[in-house]
Amino acid sequence: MTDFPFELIAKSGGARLGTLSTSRGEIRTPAFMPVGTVAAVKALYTEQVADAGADILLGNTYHLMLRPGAERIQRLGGLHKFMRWDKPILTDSGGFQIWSLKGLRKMTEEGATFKSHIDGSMHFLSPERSIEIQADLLGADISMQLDECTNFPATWDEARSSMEMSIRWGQRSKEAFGSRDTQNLFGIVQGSTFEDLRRQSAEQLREIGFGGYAIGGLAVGEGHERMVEVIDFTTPHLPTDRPRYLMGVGKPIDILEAVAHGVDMFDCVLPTRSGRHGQAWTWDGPINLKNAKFIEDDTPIDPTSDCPASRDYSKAYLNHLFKAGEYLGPMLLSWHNTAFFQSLMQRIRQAIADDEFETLRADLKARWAK
RNA sequence: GGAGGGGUGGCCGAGUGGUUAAAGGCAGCAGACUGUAAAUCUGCCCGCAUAGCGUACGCUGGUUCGAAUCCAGCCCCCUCCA
Repeated sequence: MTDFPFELIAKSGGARLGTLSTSRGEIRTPAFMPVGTVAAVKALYTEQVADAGADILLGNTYHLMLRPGAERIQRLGGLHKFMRWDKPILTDSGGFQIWSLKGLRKMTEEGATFKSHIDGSMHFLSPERSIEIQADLLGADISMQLDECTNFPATWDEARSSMEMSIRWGQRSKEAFGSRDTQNLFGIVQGSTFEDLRRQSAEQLREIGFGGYAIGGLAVGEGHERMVEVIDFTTPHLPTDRPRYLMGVGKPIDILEAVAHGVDMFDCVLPTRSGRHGQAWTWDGPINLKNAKFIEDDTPIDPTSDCPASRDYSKAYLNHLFKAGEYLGPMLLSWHNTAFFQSLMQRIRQAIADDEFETLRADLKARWAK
């Protein structure tokens, strides 16, 4: 496997500023990747996502293999062309669905058998098939190994056997992926909240050798403090010259703390999901535009933003759109939140470049504290 | 004028003697959301000093141990006939 060049430009405290170069463009890190599970970042045009500053998007193996079908996407020219996004795409392997669709799936060493949540049909996903879908059929720039997102809480024994299977699946994923010039494969560290298991997982993944190392199995109920603690004792065991990706995270405060511990990449449904539900993330923390206090609030969410949704629409109007059940409400707030998360990453990057990350961290933590 | 139907909590609408402070929906108020089975879900939603008390199913009176539910009178609304 030929790794994408990853240049570390600066450090500030534990935070890292870098650039991950792919054949479809550079990814500035720390990076936040908007989630486009079913080949769509919900409620947004790809142009809006790109204009907000996103360098890379997520797609999902499980969802796309069911609908419209991975082979179909390949026939239609691959995922980038299909969804009109020519920058990099990272696809999740389906590992998260092994966790979240517990009642609809059966696990064996060979892989996971899913009962489609759409029509009840049966589908099999092995590490090899996941790689075939991601890399060959969808054409992902970065594929993720199939893993098992360990449930929380888990006993040490449960966490160990789960983590060890993810390692074996990581090995199989690597073999299936083979050597590719313009695509890359990331491994996923598991081990729940156990330090020794996280270390073993990281070390074994390093031995297999991946283009990047994800930390999985977090933000599944352990809480912010515990999560940061796990990140703190996991990142030291990851190679410094490869990007670290904290999967599925998170809230701005989570991202800030993870960056402080040397994490380079993030993804989360929060900007779009909470946007659809009336919640806007701001420099002063989250606000709920459905609240009655905004009924006659004529101010925008953020007059200094470059994003029209943040700058040009009053809270009163957004409140009205949500109360009236208009599509425009979720669209505008998803847009604002996506832009806000990208602005957050931009501020973080700038602060690292200026070696002022700890100042930014303290400032934002103070603003977001309760 | 005659015949029939109906008046339930902000609205719609169940409910025909006790387990009914009254189903359900809407509106309202608030909360949650972290590799998306989520344009979703949860809680509150008559008042108060809230494991209790008070008030409440058009109005008044009656039957009954007990009434939104049964009876009488009255008021109002709708449909049809004149």
